[in-house]
Amino acid sequence: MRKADHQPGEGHNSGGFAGEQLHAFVTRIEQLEEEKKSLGEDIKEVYSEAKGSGFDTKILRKIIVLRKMDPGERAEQETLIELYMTALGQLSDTPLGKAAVKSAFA
Amino acid sequence: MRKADHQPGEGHNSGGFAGEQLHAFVTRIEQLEEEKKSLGEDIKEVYSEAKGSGFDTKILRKIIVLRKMDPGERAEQETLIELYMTALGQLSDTPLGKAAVKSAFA
Amino acid sequence: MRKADHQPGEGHNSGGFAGEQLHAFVTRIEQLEEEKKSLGEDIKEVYSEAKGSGFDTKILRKIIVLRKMDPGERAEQETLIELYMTALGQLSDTPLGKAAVKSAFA
Amino acid sequence: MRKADHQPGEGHNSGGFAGEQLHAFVTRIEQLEEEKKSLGEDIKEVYSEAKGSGFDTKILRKIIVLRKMDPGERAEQETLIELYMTALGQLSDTPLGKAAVKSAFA
DNA sequence: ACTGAAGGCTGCCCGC
DNA sequence: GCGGGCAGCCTTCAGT
Repeated sequence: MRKADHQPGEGHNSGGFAGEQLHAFVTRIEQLEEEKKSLGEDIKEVYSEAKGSGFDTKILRKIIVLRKMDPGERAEQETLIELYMTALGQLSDTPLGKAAVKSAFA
Repeated sequence: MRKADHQPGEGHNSGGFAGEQLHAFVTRIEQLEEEKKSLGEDIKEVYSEAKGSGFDTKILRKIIVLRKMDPGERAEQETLIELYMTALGQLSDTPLGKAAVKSAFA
Repeated sequence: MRKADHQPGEGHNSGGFAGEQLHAFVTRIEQLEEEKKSLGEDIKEVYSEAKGSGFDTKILRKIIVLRKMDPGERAEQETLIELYMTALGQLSDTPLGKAAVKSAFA
Repeated sequence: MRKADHQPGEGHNSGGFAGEQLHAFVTRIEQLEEEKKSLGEDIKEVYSEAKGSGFDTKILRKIIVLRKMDPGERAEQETLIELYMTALGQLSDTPLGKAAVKSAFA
């Protein structure tokens, strides 16, 4: 099948097959977005509930963030180290190079 | 049971109950956030698919936004844009846009 | 392997010279980035000022975007939007927008 | 002087004073954006120059990032610690509470 | 030309 | 109701 046959920019039967496809995509997206929004509301609700149980939602949010971040942060540390190594590797092969690196970072 | 006994902000000698509650809330939230994230990825996927079918995702996104917008709200925005444009002495694009569309379908 | 030539790409056994060069480049870049950032803040400030004068910054931003856009490019976008909207069976907003503008000036 | 006299939403002499103000804002913004863009190009140019001198621009970019981040990262560490303290402070007043906290983070 | 990543910007949610 | 803080989106840029 030739690609041009159903390309929106080239097909000429507007409202035809491309229209059906488009509608399907739009519908799916809107459906998914609605579900996503709904989940967002559920989350809000849980926070609200937690608040009703006496928890400070602000702290709660921080806990969520922390639990999410900690592993990533460790990875980032490693990345940083690796980056340093790589950057230094460019210049640090000789004593003079080392000095140059040192001054570059001063 | 008195509420104060296990309220984080107030009670104190309560035992691990607050911890259990907290853990439950955290778990529920994390679960919901994960689902939400997953939906976000699904949406991206649909856009990608649409792109593969020859649709312009940028336009597609605009379509979604337009359909989502309250008509009155949208009219108001456009009015303001036209107003500002007029104040700047640049007559709005709309007539040209219309003409372009018209010619596209002629 | 000879890595002793510490010039990153070609190597010239020059000593700390690469370091000096590197430092110069880094400095220039950082300087430029700082200025750039500063300009970004200035821009924000102008928007803020405009807001203080009663302008709707959201609209203002759109105005800037519109003025920046190549007219042809812009017409094309609008055409596509209309096209997609038509394919979806929803006639575009443009006529309504126009009517709204008209009444605003009547 | 009443503020309403020159509010875009209420003033009615389009093309009048509000128009002048608007034009001034737009002009300033566009000017600043242009300068900003120009700086962006300068930066690119420096990278290009560095590349011509044999430096690996990828590494160079990393160096810039690192120099920018290191201080911030320290600050972030402190923020994290502080967050933990705060979160723990909510529950850690008693031995049992400590246990609860522990399980919450497990 | 497309994909993936980084930074900037926008909209949303909160507290004041 | 407003402004600040934060998450998500969009845009830009290097790499393939």
